[in-house]
Amino acid sequence: MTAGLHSYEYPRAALTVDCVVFGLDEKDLKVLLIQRRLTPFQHAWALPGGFVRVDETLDEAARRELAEEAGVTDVYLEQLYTFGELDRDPRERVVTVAYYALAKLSDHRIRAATDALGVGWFPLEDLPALAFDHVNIVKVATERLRGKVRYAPVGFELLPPRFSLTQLQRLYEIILGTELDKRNFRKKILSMDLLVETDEMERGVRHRAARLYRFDRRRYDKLARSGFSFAI
Amino acid sequence: MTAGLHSYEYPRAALTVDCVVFGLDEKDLKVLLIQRRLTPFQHAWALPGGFVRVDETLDEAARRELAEEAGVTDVYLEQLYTFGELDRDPRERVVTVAYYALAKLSDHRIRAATDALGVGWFPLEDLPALAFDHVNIVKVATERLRGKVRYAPVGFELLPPRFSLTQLQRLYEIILGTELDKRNFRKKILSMDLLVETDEMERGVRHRAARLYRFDRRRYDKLARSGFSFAI
DNA sequence: CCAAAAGTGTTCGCGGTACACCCATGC
DNA sequence: GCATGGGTGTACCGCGAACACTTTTGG
Repeated sequence: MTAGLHSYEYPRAALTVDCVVFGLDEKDLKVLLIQRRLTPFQHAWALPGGFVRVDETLDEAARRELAEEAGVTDVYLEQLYTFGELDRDPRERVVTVAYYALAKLSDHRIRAATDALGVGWFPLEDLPALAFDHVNIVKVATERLRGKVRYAPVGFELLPPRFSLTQLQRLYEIILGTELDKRNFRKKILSMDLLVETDEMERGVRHRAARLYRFDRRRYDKLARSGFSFAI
Repeated sequence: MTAGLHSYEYPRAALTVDCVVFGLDEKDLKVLLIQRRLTPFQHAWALPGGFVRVDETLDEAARRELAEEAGVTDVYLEQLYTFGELDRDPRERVVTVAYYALAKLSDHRIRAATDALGVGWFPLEDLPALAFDHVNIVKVATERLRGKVRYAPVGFELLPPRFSLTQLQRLYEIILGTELDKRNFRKKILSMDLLVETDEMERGVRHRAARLYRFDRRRYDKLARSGFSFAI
């Protein structure tokens, strides 16, 4: 390490952010990884992330790294947990503030941006070896997502703006790892009065086309303020 | 700031921990505060906390500060959120990892330790002006506690090891800010099979003495592993 | 004996769950 | 016309909510 220009009375940990970006396709939940070009863990897959600059907030750092390293913008982003084990980084003491994000794989900009070499989507159940303590971060993020999706309307962040009820049901089945009853699911979700029927239909399927719905955030906000709480 | 011995290539934020310690008495939920002896915010009340040393984990730093500044040990402690706004500290960039803790006010060691001048318990609803962004941290901690207490058996951390059902009910009423029905509450909590009746009775009250119960953590762990989930 | 809180059961309604068939469409 | 998933209703059961009186104890 080179002697630098910035000196402090006591030694300081380096501060980074790392992001677990989830995406959903027809079959499973995926996580966005980047391939490291530098040591340590050169060529290993890792979560997108990097050092927090002294003039940006943590959220800003997370969004900046997502954009710079993976071309991901406009996603749902939430702070997850801060990991401060002593030996998480072999070089020196590094504390990382982890975030998780929900991206719409249907968003063509994201698809395009993450088609780069060294950026990839991996099924959660079949991840490559990860650098640092990133497996652990992914594990914590997954638990959080599973909890959150049941009690808050965040699942929609993984779907296109207009989606069928079957897509939504599959989302819950994939994330929660359980099967749900079609009739009961539809009854419940529609009775919450958060979805509005559009006049669009699914296209390009070789069976009866499903009606598409959209999530009405204004309605949700209003209901939430008057004590309603979302639950699947 | 003196020029120090520790130099880095890029400027680094300072890293601190801050703890919101909750305690419960007969009437309300209290928060432990300490009075600052140094600038900035000299003499103002603040959350116990301080700088994270480069050779200790975040949890260790939180427990060390609790012990050093407030004499608080052996409490339930959980990481809350990391606050990284640019101007939270007027001196320089400081990122703080906030924790919340649940202390038994019935624990005489804690009572004794926090009887010191410059350490005090304040009702959550009537806090003095706080240093830095500590009001905000307390607000986030309170929301978390309210959420957590409903879905996890953490309320017991605020009560003495043996407690009456009425004490437990009051705990929920105070934290959640709602009234609960006595018969329904008792039915529900006892049906979970997490409390065991002791042969002790409440003492020194001028009415019929209540039976004391204790929380059986082993039983809870066993149930939790087989899919049971606590809920009030 | 009086004040104060402990302790105890039942009824009702809603919401969750289980369950099977016809319909529309593309090929 | 057939394969594929879309879309729909009902009956039952269990749990949460509402609700009032008797018992015990100390002073």
